[in-house]
Amino acid sequence: MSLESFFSRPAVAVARDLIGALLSVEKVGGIIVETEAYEPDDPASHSYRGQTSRNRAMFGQPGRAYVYRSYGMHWCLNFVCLPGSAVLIRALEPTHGLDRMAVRRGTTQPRLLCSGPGRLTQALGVDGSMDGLRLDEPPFVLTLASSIHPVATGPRIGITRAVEYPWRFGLVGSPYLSCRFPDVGMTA
DNA sequence: GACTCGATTTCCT
DNA sequence: GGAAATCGAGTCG
Repeated sequence: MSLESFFSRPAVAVARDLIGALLSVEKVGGIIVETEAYEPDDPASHSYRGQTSRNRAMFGQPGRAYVYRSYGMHWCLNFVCLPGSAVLIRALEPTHGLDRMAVRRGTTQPRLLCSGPGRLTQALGVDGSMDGLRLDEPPFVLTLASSIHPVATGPRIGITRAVEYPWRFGLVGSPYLSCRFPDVGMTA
């Protein structure tokens, strides 16, 4: 399956299927263990009120990066799906370039390298210059999971609207999640 | 133009 | 558990 067709689906489906995929930026990265979906008709989504200069990439081609600044200090990395929808990458299990991550993050504790959207972008060196770039070309390498993983679902983190949508997905049992999932909503 | 507030992290008490 | 740090897009006037 091409990346374009993989991402030409609703963000909720893509977010679930991304769990277990390998993501790296300039050879630094790991296994995706936590994602969140944002849809066009979703009050918590940047695309909810239509296209703007910031969220322009969300309305572009599927399979591209959408990178934006959060709280004036962090970058957040998303993968664009159907127009106006995207998947926020919230946590990785670090597998490649741990030394470079440690320098960027200022810690060697594996759990603190990529567990959280802001930590992950800092560890991988993702910034606004990568907004709109293809995920199947340098500096990105994305290898989709070859097998099905047990995935937990739950409410998204850190938002104020549509808090009830269970659009957060995580690899069951991973110690690298940004925070625990409720014990409900778990599926195989 | 000015103001508000966030898809967060860290450090302090 | 709580607040600071930090800034630009979005909103309103």
